[in-house]
Amino acid sequence: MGILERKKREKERRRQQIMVAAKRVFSAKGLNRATMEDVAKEAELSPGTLYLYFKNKDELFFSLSLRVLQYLNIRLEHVLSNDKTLNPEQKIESLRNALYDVYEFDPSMLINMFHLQSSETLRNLSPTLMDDLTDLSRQSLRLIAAILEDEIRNGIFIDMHPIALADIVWAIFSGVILWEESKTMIDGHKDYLKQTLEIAFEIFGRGIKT
Amino acid sequence: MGILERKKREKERRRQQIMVAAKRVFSAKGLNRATMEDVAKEAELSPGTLYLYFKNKDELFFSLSLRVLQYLNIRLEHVLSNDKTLNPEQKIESLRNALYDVYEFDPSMLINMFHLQSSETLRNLSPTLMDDLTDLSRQSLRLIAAILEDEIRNGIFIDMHPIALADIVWAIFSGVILWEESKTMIDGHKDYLKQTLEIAFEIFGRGIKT
Amino acid sequence: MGILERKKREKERRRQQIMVAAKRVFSAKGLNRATMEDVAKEAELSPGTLYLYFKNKDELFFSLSLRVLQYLNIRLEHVLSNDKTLNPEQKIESLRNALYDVYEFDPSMLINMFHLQSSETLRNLSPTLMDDLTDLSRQSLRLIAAILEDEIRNGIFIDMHPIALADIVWAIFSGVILWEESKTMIDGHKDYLKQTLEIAFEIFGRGIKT
Amino acid sequence: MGILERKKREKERRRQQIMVAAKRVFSAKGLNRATMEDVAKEAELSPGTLYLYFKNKDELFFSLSLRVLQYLNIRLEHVLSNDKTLNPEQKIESLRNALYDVYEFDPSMLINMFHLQSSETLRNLSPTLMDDLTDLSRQSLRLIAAILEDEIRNGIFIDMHPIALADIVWAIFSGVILWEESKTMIDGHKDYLKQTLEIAFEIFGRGIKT
DNA sequence: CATGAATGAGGTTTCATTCAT
DNA sequence: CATGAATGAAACCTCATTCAT
Repeated sequence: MGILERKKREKERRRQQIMVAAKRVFSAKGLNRATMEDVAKEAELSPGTLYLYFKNKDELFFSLSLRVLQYLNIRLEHVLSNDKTLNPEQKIESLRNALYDVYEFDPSMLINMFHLQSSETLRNLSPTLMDDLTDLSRQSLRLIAAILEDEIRNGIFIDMHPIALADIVWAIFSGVILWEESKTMIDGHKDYLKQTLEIAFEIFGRGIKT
Repeated sequence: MGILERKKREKERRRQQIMVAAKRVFSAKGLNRATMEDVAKEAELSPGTLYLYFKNKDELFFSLSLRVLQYLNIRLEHVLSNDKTLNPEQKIESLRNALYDVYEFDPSMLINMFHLQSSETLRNLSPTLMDDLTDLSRQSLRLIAAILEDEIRNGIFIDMHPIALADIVWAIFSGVILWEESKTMIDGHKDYLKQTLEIAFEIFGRGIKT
Repeated sequence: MGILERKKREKERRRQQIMVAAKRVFSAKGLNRATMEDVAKEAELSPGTLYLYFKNKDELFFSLSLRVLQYLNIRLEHVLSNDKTLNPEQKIESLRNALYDVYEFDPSMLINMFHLQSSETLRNLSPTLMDDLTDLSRQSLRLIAAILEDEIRNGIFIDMHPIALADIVWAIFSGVILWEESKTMIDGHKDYLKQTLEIAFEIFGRGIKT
Repeated sequence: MGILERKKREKERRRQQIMVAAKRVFSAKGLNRATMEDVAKEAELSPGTLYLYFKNKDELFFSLSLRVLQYLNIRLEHVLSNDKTLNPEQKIESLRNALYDVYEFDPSMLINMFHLQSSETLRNLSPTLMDDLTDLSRQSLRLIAAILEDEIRNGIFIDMHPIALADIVWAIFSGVILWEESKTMIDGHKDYLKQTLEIAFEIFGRGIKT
């Protein structure tokens, strides 16, 4: 019935409300210093309620990473679908814009994704979430590879396996972002990312055979 | 006389002993999950002893980052001093090797340095340590810039301010490393960094005008 | 409505429950030897709960002093309101009874109030509590002074500023109590305070001109 | 031999050196906040050395109280020996001066003596020190009583057992001091003790029959 | 479903005391 | 005798999580 449907949607809406609050709090304080009560207050809910929607703190935290990855993949799919009509330079341009949007979507979460390090942290995650994270990560690599596949095959790029090239793109992207963030913390001035990112892709673009 | 000297050296040795243990523990568990007792056990010391050498947990942690930055700068200085005799390709090669050594020196700390994010964390640090971190970070950028300066001036590289170029080098470097690490966590297999790093520099090398 | 009101009252009741337990524990062991766990056990609560109602140990401790001062002031106000109808001897009598009741209300806290010494201790207190303590202390002096004011003005007492006289009364009072307590500790027998206090006031009463 | 004698004197001198340092530190920080290392630093000795002269922290602390009591008794004995030649008013005056000197000798220790409260604290003291404290306390009472004995016997004072009267004197004295101290802490201005003390004795003096 | 008071395990940190040198 | 590095027990306090309402 529509009634079950509505309940499900209501529940999803509440999940989103919590995640929006969590994003703000985690961005401001980091995973450790932020408490569940902080998140609850930001969401104008009680601590107990958070646990109706997320198994535990880690699960809430990594659900945010999931969201970023989902957004990343949506944007990459969009690039891919417009792909056929573009020349190599336009593809690079298109890819850069997509990645830049992802950064804007949630700058801090991209950094926080690297907290995913220790396997001990992951013991708290439900297998479902764990699998989702793994799948989405792989998919994003595959999508970048697919975008660049034709150029590789046609020898327009330097000779390289598509997945390896996708790694490089992602590495430059995340590297730029992370370096940017860390500098920000030290120097106190932000937001020349765009310029830096463009230079990075300028370099990357040099990989194109002429 | 020698007696004061020896004491100082003894004290420094103990500091190193603790840092070695801390490095192992923090690498394995991350800043949060690792406890001071873990570190103490690893160092075969009592918890209280740690506090004779480090003001608190954060100070111990970031002293490790300091070490990495110090090593980075030593390696970069070395590259710079050999600089004059090398051609552009050799400089890039030399720079890559230096950065690669730094990564091998302490892979996890490079990642953990990005925890430097939230200013709340930094309130626990002594001004001395804080200043050292800031200074060393800046110095590393200046060194990379100096290494590349001649090439820029001579128009061998694409036209770019040395510091901006140094940013890019560092971004690629840290990005590759970080991405590598996060993948590791997900896929469970490590250590093809070398190859990835080489490809990154391959791309970077394309910035050289022919 | 009543629901908010009841919650507030419930919360206040819990605060009182904790303070009653704390009073017992602090009286028996003193501020230092008593641990928060002792207090928690006495209150049949968990340690964490104490911190929902009191910011830290010092704040809990001095909240007890606050209570004594509040009671002191209530009793003094009562003396003052009955004041007009009494002759000088009756006022002294009335004052003595009031102070004696305060002592019985919480003998140990009167002693512990003198721990208020070091300004280092006070750094842990919230400004609110700090201000309350200061205000109540001043008010108690002012009340005693008000009680004796008429007699001073009419030259029945020796010539002295009311506040200075109030100081003396309070000094005798606390002196008797403190001396009593310290002897108790040494000799192991208590409770001849009443007699001693009466003698003190006997002496004090001699200040009355005939 | 003189050699043993000299060693003993040397040892006593070192004890004094530690106590002087301890007095300063305990006065500034109170028994709890002051650490043995603080005392050691003030005495320009190492922590370990303190334990060669004092069994533990409590023993060091209460040795200071002992010193005050010893000084008190010396002064009281002096008053007593000059006693015969004085009239009642002069005795009061003499007593006041003695007590005032004791306060000046070590104001903070008089307050800290009231920490002697909890019997748990005393478990750490050696029986020797414990006995000394008890004896000296009693002796000081007996001395005050002796000073006033003649007047009592001759009916010059109000009719009262000498020891009870001594209690009162001591109570007023310590009360004035303690009250003074606590006000000091709150208001931040000290040193009108002398005036207050004089007024207290003025009142006390009224106990004298004319 | 939502609450939020209560829990209590566990973390960081302190510091009196010891003991090898 | 003197040292002072090391100890480790124990304190304070936090906060993820639960559960009765």
